[in-house]
Amino acid sequence: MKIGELATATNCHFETIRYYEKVGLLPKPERTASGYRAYRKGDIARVRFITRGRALGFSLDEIRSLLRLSESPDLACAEVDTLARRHLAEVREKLVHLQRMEYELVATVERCRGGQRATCAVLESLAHEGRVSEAPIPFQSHLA
Amino acid sequence: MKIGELATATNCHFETIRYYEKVGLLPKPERTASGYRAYRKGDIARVRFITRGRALGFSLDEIRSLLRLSESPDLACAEVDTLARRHLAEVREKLVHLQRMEYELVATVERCRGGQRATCAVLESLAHEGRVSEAPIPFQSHLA
DNA sequence: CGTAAACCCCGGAGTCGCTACAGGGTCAAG
DNA sequence: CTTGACCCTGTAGCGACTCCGGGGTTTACG
Repeated sequence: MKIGELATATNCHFETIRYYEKVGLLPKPERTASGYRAYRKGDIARVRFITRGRALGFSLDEIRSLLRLSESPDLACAEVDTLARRHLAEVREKLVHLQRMEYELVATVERCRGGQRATCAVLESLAHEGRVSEAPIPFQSHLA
Repeated sequence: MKIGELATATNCHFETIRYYEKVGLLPKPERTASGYRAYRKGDIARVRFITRGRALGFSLDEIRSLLRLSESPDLACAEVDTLARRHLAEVREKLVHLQRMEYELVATVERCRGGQRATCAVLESLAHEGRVSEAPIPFQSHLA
């Protein structure tokens, strides 16, 4: 299996697969005589493991740990559980923050519903109002 | 006012202020004889405008637009409104996605509550289950 | 057999919004 | 006179990709 096939099989961009190899999430595959990467079936599962982890919001570092744990013979379920719960807590924090942002945005935008007026409610709010929130600011995902 | 004072007045890291200047969100201030940045009172408002915009999740590009609009004499309220509503829609998309992530994580972690078992529910889920989500993956903020 | 399209290789740069650092200059207090 | 707090510039790093340039290979078709 060449990289393109693996990419379509896993629905993961082929450059992302190369990236995962570079950062050590995927083992370096065999090469054909002409230097092409030659993957085997098992690699599909590994890539899927990673993409599912990403879809659940785990960082690549966390996924690295999960992969290691998943390969450990003495199945360290407790560690996996801890990792997943910690991650869940982070997700919930972000949820709270986003909800607050949504609330504030709605409040601001609603005040504009009347149409034209001398001073724009949104700009007003940005310019003059008290602190909106002390919470951390999330990145804008270029994937969003 | 020197940069440190502006930083404390706005609760914005002084390196961030320099960054905002570099990317053109803040005008280049006057300089003292020794080359120190000399800000005036109005700059406090501008930095606050930016930090409030960030707290509401606007990108720096969006804030650039908002700043321009806020300075336009013919107060383009409609454009501001459009921008804010589009942003609100994005925030809501992210909310939905995060909620889905939370749901899936809870479902996975809950299955582990029983304690040790031969196969870990979390790893199982990553390894074998159907697609988790096709939604975009948000960055992990280093601020979070 | 020739050639064009589709695939693959590599390394490096760009994205966003900062933050941190190295290596220096300036200024006020003790 | 020295210490420390502040300021300057420019550059590199973060995370997780994505894209690009400049090539080599393989496959399908005429």
